[in-house]
Amino acid sequence: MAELDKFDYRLLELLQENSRMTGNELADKVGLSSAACLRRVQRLRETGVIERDVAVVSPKVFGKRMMVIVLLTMERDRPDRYILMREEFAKMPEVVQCHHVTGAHDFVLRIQVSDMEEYSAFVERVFHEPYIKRYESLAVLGSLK
Amino acid sequence: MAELDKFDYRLLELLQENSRMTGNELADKVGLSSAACLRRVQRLRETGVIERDVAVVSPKVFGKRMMVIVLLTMERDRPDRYILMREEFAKMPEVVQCHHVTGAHDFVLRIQVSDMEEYSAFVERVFHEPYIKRYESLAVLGSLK
DNA sequence: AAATTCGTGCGAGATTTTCGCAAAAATTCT
DNA sequence: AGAATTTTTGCGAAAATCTCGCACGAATTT
Repeated sequence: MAELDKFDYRLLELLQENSRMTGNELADKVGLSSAACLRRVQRLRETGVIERDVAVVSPKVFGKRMMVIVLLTMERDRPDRYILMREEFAKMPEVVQCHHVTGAHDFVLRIQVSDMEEYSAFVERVFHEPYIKRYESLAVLGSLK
Repeated sequence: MAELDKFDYRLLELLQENSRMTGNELADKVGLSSAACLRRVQRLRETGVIERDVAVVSPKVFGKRMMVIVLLTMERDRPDRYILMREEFAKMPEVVQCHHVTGAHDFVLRIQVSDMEEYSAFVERVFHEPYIKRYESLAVLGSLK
């Protein structure tokens, strides 16, 4: 993708907030015609600046009321496990997010479950492995953004 | 919202993956008519099951190449600071996500910046406050989901 | 078993997006 | 600088998509 100008940035800003905005709505806020806005958005999608569009589903209504952040530390002698780990996490529906990090821990996971029972089962199943040295669970009380 | 049936769950699953799917595409995958799908989706939005729709913008192209997770510990004697804190975090563009948690730390932040310099400036500006006891920065090497 | 409620498919009408075109604006070349 | 080229714009028509009223069928209530 070439360069993004101020119009593109404004469009991205708006669509990050609400991706269902119509061409006319965008036109109003951006100061271009509807067609011009939509053409630009189309291009942003094609070139991968906009990777995808997703619906944000309320965790509550979805029955997943509990969110936990886990700091994971692996045994230092099994670096091969990292890639396998990531792939497995990607498949687990409980794992909403997974970051591989530097520092005192190796992974930061965001876990979404229905209740404590489900979380216990998850921990039992996933974290009680020989190559996992230690994990720290932080229950989320509230979130922004 | 009353109860969600298997059609609703399937629709949510699909729209979480790609919220730009058309009525016909949904109809194919779900096994209802286009109109029925769109009516259901409309209802899911109205009742708040679908909270919002957002465009996912590539952090790379957006120039924010660096992601850091911060574990924040506040001084125990300033519980009033928590609400203020959250409100301030909500306004900062660098703060992509903010969770208030229990355990050894109080907040888990996900920070998105261009480079180390910008991160340093952010840390300096935000974390060097008397009511912040300690912070731990985890640079993100890679992420899933 | 009739009445009510609820969700469906169909199809018309409304809205939104896409696309071709000519003109304007920006960029490159001489 | 000024001509030539490329890019992007706005307009408007055509295509695609969504919304909504309607009649019907299934499930639930009375």
